[in-house]
Amino acid sequence: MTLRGRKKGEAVPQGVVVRLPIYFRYLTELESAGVERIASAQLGEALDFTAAQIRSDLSYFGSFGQQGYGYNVSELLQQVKQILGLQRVYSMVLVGAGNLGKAIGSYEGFRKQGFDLKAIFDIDPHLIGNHHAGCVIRSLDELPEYLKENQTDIGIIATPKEAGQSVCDIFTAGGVPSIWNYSPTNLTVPDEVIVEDMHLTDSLLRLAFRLNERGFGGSSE
Amino acid sequence: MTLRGRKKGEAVPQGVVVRLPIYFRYLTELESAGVERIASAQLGEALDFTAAQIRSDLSYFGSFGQQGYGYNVSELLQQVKQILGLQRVYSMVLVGAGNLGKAIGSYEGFRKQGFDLKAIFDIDPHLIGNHHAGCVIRSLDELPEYLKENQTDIGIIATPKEAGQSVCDIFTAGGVPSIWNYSPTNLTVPDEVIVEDMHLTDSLLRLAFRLNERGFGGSSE
DNA sequence: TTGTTCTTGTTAATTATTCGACAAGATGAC
DNA sequence: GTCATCTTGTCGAATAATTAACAAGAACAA
Repeated sequence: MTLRGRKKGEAVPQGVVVRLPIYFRYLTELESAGVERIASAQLGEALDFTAAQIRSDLSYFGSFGQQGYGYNVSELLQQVKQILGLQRVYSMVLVGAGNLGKAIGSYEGFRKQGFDLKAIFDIDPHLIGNHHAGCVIRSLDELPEYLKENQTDIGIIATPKEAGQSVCDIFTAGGVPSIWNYSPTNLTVPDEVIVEDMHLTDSLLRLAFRLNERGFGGSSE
Repeated sequence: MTLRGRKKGEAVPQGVVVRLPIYFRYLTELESAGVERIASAQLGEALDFTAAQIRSDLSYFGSFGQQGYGYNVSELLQQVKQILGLQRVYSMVLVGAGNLGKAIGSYEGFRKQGFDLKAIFDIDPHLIGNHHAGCVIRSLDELPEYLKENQTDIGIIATPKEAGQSVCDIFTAGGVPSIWNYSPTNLTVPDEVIVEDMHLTDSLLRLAFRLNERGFGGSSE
């Protein structure tokens, strides 16, 4: 898994990490559409980035193109998958079987990329025992024991904000290396644990801000 | 709605837009907890930013603190609300009443901030007529007509990727100034339309990338 | 072949963002 | 009232990210 290219060893800028999944998504579409080759200029046009940025981003990981030709779509897609770590399978555990938790659990988008939801936990006695997304919903009390017995790559938190930190603590105590957090709170974790936040409300507030920034009228309260 | 402060007129950096909702969320927690004052150093400690960054961010919009004292929590929260545009009420329309759409529709987090879900549309005849989140689910065919009669601030797209662009087109044709997009596709919109993407899979791929970047072992396929 | 057109990967310049430092001014103890 | 302590808002330095430009080399047409 050594990374090639001139920038070997350098840290990958945040922006590159954000753009990689976008490249992945678009390349997947291109491949499905039967497109064989693409140049950075075309990619940039489609995704609204500069061609230089795309070439620069990819150069962190290697040289995947060819002068005078561009990139072979399938080959580049393969490389991007490799870069993102999609040659692996990831085991996931979900805590919180409310509306949001259920939606995440039954989302098809990542299951086919090798992200396997292995178990669901909740604290609500009414939900425990129900089936969802091919899993039985278990009591949160059983989570520490479960984590001892089952290697887990990603812990998903889809609880109200009050429970977010305590669930997170159970995950980190159980050795789960990464957290996908939908609970609207800032989690405190040991340095080595990776947290990826999905704060729905934050996203909506950014939208509201930009709406107002552009002098949008809107309805007054 | 004139913005004060030394940087008046300058564009607000992307990072500031990302951090504002985080400030909002934390200040709300502080106020609920009865905390009266806070210094940028403490805020930075709690949110893992530098104190200078927080002061710099706020300075884009005005001077809200006091030397030797810090910030009054309630007052600063009020200002941040104003900056984000939360003195307004926003009308929203949701397209897509699948698992994810339902979860978004019934999410309490933004309803209380003045984001009002007014109507839900779907294309599936089995769903049309059902009630959800206080709305009847209507046929997507009725959306253009609805938008003519009802001023709408935010269009929410929670459809599969195939339908994303066409729903987006209906929104923009209907004069909706902003889109909150959950469909896993890159939308093409006129310049003046604001798009805020929430791509669940992209987020998960960023997590996978960082997991691999740190030389995480994981399960091989 | 040969020459023209393309397009990459990389460098250097530009632009943007973050951060440390500090003067100015408020607070609060005595 | 006086002084030591805090803490802001801002400036300039340092760091980071983006972009334009171009040499090198492949593709393709004639």
